[in-house]
Amino acid sequence: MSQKISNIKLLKKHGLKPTSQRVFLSKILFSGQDMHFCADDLKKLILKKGYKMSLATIYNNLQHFANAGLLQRRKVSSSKIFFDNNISNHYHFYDEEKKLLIDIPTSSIKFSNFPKLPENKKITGVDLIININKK
Amino acid sequence: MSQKISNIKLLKKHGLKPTSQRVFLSKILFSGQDMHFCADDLKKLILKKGYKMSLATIYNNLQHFANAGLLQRRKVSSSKIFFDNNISNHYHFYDEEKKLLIDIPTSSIKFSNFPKLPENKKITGVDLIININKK
DNA sequence: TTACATGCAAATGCTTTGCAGTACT
DNA sequence: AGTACTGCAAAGCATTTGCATGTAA
Repeated sequence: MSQKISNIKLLKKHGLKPTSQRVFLSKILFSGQDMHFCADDLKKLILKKGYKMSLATIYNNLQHFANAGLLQRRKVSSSKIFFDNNISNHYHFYDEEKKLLIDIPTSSIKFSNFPKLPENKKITGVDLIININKK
Repeated sequence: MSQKISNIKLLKKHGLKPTSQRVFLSKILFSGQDMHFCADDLKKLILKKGYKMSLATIYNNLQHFANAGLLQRRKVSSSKIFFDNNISNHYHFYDEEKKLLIDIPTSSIKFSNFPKLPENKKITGVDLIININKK
């Protein structure tokens, strides 16, 4: 089965119409290795691959992918939203100097005494960011 | 010693010229109880107290206070920056529905296996946000 | 006096939206 | 055919900046 067909299946499975732009994005995002990126990074990567896509389409599709559970949003600085194609539970260093996220393996962090939630609330996500900078 | 004088001292101690706006902000921020707020919340609070201050001045001074270590910036998955006048080490729930931060006592969270840092880096802060929403 | 702070408006940067044209099922 | 997606430009929102005026030491 070709990569392209499996990406189309992936999109359909998540209720997303497999347009050519989405299939192209899928190839970048869901076939390779873990990556952290913002919309602009992705735009540059797309251009480098000789493709072009409107920024609005990139933003719209990143939101669709994230809502479908194919990407995670990561909030680090005030301005940009980072996306993460590793959707498993894990945490991050944020390198303030280079402005990039670095994965921390889940096994490297353990919580004890996890706090009691307020009434009638459920956890929708746990963001742990360890901010680092040069010594 | 009046509250006002001690606020002036506090500002001077942190290298901030005690202008009337800063003294007024200090009275709100450093004399009361713990609060989480964004620039706009603060603007509304100031108006409610019968004072007026330009948004730019509010933003500029929040940055000055944060840089001086008098406030902490908290990043959550909204477009706004939240500030926290509790600068001690502690973590937060973020109520996505009400869009507000709730303190978690430090004692309620413990890390084990804290991860090894990359070479030549130091920790500048640890942000742990547990996002919650209604069941 | 001299450097810094304020206030306004304009600029910025990231993200979203409206809408006409286009493509998928 | 009909619904949904794309692309562009314009709008939106939080935040920052430039600059003339005002204020503290």
